[in-house]
Amino acid sequence: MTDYAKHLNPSQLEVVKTLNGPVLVIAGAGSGKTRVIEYRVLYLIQNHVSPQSILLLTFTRRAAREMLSRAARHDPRCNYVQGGTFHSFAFSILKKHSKSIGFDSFSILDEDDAAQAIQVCLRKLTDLSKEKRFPKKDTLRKIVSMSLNKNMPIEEVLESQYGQFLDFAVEINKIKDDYIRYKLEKNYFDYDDLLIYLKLLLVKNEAVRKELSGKYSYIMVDEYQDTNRLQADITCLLAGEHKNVMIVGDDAQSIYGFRGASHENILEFPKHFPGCKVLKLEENYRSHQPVLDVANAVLANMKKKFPKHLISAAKPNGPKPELLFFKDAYEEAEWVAFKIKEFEGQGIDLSQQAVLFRSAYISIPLQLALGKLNIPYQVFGGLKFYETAHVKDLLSYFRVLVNPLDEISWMRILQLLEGIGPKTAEKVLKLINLSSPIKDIFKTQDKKSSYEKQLVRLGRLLERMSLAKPAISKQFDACMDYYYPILKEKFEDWQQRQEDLQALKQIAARYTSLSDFLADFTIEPPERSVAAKASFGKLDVLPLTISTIHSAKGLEWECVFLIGLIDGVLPVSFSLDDEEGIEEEQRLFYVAVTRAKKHLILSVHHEGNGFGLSQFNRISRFVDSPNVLEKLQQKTASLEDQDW
DNA sequence: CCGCGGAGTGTTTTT
DNA sequence: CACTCCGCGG
Repeated sequence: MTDYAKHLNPSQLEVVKTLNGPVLVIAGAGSGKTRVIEYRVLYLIQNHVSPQSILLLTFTRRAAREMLSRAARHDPRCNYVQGGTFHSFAFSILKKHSKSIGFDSFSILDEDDAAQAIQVCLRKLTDLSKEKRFPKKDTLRKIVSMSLNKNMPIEEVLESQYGQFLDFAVEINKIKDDYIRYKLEKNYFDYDDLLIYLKLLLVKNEAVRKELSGKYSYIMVDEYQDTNRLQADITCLLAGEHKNVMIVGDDAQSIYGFRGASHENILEFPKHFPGCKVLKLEENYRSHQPVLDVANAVLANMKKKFPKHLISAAKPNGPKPELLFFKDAYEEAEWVAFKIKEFEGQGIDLSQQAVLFRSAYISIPLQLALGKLNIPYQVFGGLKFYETAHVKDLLSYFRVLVNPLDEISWMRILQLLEGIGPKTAEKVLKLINLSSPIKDIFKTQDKKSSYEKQLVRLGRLLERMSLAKPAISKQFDACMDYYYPILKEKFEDWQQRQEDLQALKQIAARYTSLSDFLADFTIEPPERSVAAKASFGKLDVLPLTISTIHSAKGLEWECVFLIGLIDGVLPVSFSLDDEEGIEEEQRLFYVAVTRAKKHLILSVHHEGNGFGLSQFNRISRFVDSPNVLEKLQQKTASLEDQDW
């Protein structure tokens, strides 16, 4: 039996040993939350709870895996604990019970597919093309999604976030209805639907709910401040029978409001579960006190919060965090790259350093500078691998193979052909017989049409792919042969993209089921963006991390650089007209600061690297406040000071 | 009806 | 600046 008291402080120990009944843990940044979950899983198992009956829901699959693999070091049974994101959990349940919600099968739409589907609905609305300021498909998608996620009428969503579109409430409502109908017709689920249908299943189907509640008799949810209403409802439904549910969160780190997350979920949890035990973890094990002084100063400036004050458990001293000013983004980037080298020279591995920023584009000069100095790095956040056009193109061939009714994928691959645009693609789609075997799909085509030959080739490809079943890598090769000329024609940088597709093949080859591969790729996509694989060839050196603040959540490094601290970047300019929005940006800043263990370096550049006229940047309002500034050592570094 | 080129626009974070 | 959308020529 593990000696828990040796590894945990008294409040952590109490959390670990409280097994039954509802528990709410308010865990400050760096307070050993991961460790607590790790040991609680272990404790449950050592107290004869079967690992299969423990459900660990976290924000990313990476987080779940990390906790479980840590716990498994003490006891290999921990590997059998069930876990993942709400979305992946929902998918696995719905797959099993699709019949009882009225579907034989379904395909999953990612954000881009969903916007595409909205586009289809949008086109059906006449007279709109003339309207000047009607929202675009991506905006519509966001409005509709928020309305469903927060269970708010369209009008209310428009009022709170999109005032300029209030006049179109009627049309947007119609699009929302059309979109819902369209998805039903095509057996499409978008991200929201996974949660919506899971909730529906749990509400409507008593038997399934009891079965699941019986199966998962201990439930833990991490990062609860970032769950939305639906996820909170699902948690309550799952735990309703036994009430053995522990949620962990930190209201100060709620940064997903734009996705419908509400930190009020934390506050409301005790209402759903009366008698809920509330425990706090306040001691910080991560950072040296000077870093926490900055974090506390930021906390003090927040209006809405649980009162909190971070105190370093064992590291009272450390270097004072720095604030640096640069002329422009390039100087900033070069100085940071240089400083990283210097830290490395002092024995701090690259893997113990990170550069964080509000938005992905901020990192472009940095990536150039890192390249110059030959510093290997991996990128988190920003444009995803799976969102790039070439990846989506290639996957579409697989998608129609798995689900011949997948209209959105058909439209995509048809429009890749010369002379076929949206209209013709639609026409072709109407003609082909989707229920017939693949090789006959194009039999009924008009032989005289100019693109007929191309359609025959496409048909032959799909036939070859289906013959190669189930060898996914063979199918992939066939597909690649076909797509290669299109790739070359369509993209300037086709070589880079071809490498991506090779990487994609490696991922695909690990699967035995094509539909599992496709579903996983949409629900739990590979985290690393394309740039991450920037081949430095040095696999022996663990790379530096550069990441959006959002993607850095839950992680920690010895040295953290926080670049581009400009008012308008953080807080981002379009959050400024809304108090809630600014507060969320401030929490984001707090999250960023609390990632650092020892060295924290904040920086600003003055000259806008934006488009148009270069403007004079003002320092972020979150930094530019007396109580924060006094915790920072200000420097005006310039490259001339450095020894090149 | 496709596809190209020019104009205009909005610019973020993630499952 | 990068992407989307619109209008025009083929």
